[in-house]
Amino acid sequence: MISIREVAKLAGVSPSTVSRVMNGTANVDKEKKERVLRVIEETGFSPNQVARSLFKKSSKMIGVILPNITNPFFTEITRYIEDEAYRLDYKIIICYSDNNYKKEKENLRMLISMNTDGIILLANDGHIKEGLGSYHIPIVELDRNLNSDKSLAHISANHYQGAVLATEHLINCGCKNMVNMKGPINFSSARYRLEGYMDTCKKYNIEIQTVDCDYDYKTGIKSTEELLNKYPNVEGIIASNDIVAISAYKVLKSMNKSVPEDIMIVGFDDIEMSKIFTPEITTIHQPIEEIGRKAVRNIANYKKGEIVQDNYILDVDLIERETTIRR
Amino acid sequence: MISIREVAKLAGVSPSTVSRVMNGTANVDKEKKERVLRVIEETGFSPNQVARSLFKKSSKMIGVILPNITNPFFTEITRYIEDEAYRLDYKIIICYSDNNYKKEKENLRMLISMNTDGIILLANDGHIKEGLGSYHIPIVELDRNLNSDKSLAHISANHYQGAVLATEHLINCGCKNMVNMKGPINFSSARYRLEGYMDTCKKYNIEIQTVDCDYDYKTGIKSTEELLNKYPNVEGIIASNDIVAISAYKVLKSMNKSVPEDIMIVGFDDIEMSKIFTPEITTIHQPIEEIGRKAVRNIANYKKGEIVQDNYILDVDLIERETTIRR
DNA sequence: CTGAAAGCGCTTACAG
DNA sequence: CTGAAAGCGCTTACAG
Repeated sequence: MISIREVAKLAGVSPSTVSRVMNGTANVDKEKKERVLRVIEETGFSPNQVARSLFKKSSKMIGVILPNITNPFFTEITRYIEDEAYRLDYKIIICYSDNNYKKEKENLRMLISMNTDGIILLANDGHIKEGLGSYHIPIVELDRNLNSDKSLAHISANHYQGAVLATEHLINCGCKNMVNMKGPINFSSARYRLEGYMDTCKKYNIEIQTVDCDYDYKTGIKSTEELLNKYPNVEGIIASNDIVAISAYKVLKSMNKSVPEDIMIVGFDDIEMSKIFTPEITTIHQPIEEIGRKAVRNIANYKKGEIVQDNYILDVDLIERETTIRR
Repeated sequence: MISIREVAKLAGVSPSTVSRVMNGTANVDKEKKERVLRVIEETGFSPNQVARSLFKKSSKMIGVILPNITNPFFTEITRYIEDEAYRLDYKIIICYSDNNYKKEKENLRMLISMNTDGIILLANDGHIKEGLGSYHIPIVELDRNLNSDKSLAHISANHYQGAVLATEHLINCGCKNMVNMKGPINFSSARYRLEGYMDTCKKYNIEIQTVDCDYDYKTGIKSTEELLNKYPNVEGIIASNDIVAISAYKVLKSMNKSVPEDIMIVGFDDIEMSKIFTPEITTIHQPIEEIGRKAVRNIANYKKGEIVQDNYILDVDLIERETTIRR
């Protein structure tokens, strides 16, 4: 690989001058500038980012730590993170933690030693919080709130409000007997949603009925079966997310229950699949695009020296589709 | 951030010794070694990967260039790429090209200047091929074949065979009137599938009927509508992939056509959604996991100095589910 | 406007 | 076994 030194030699200038031409950091004699530009063009020279990064202590990379890649919600967020990063001239480097605290920490460490300019972290619970303080790198918590005052910002949808909307919607659809499929209680998103559900039940004097679940398809199947056993007269299901809503539908269909006629289902997230699926899933829309873009912009703005807001709770909406019906 | 020099000072040794302890590159006096280890433990020191990478000319990172993140096929491959990379102690850095040649080239250049140890490339057509030669970094072409002799290896499923299986399956199901939804002809995967379809039609003396399509949901909807206009008596549809199969189903359903009774559909890829969808999609299974893992292993093995095979065409299988029926 | 020098934080011959 | 030195390829004060 050709280096700046060779470009300098070919153009008859010093490496400093080549650097200045590339980065526009100082005025350079017009003729020399053109010579340098020509040599760069001819040789296809591309400056070594590693060397640059070592000096600048900035790599123009943003690290993203995701629980897993199986959940489309994360994939969709990642898409917007990448897009915004690209626009702001950052690369992203993605790690998966498998919801595993040790791997989370390992990834965090690795990303820091890579001089990333910031880290977008979707972590599970408080464990990792303690470690955060020792790093002076901007960390944005996404979706799941660690309540760490060491991080730059926290961005998530209003999970509580979403659960309230979902519950009230089922009430408006005439459901009396409803069951909430809980997400893992060590995820803040799940905790807030549960609260929203319970508060709404209390407000409307409806019995609180729950079943433990997770955010994936397989668990969704198992939990739905359990749910039907435990609450055979259920009229409405609040699924922990869209994937689980889909698994609930599958189980109901295999038992010849009609959706929404016999039993209604509300999902959460509004992933793309929820409107592609048949029937289309009624769900709570999270502003996925905004969450992803904001995370990147927050880091970029911070790097530019701007003061950034540190807590965003974004509004969600109810999207009525085919798994519920007002009557 | 603490550096190796400070660790050395605290442990009362030279930076060289600290380096040797960390990397196990030479024997170190037992007592000194313990002192160093203790200091590392206490300070939480983590060596700067950028500096390391600058010297070693290896970053322990593998670049992945994907056309987009919307297509679950790519997401699922990425999942296995990441997993295998993690096992072999590599990080992955993901870029999206939006099927855009300029962005592909830009990403390629960037990844190279980051000292990545290898690049996994899903590129569209031959444009980028020419550029490949000037880099002495292992590049593995995935899924889409560029026919470049400059790349380390090419790995893909047997698209031709897949199309043959799909076509013969529809024939076995009693379809006479079938239509093939073509993928973009500048993707090698689409070309091979078209060939397989056409050869099979010729072999069984069936009329070749096609309609242009792409690999995404929206185009799938449009193409299906066009298809039904052009071939109103169609009995079987070979969709360009599973997502398009799903859109075809949506269109048929909205027109009150029954699947598989009135019209059958075969997809391609066997993404996870194809068995979650209702009805479950009959499709051609690509060995997604094997493709992803092999790509990473190829690069890792090459880095270890092993000779790697340069061309893998992996077998595919027909997975019969609910969108076709033998009668 | 421009070049020589120093340094970013590591690693590895080299010499002892 | 171990330290001092040189170097990976850049960038930026510094001096002119």
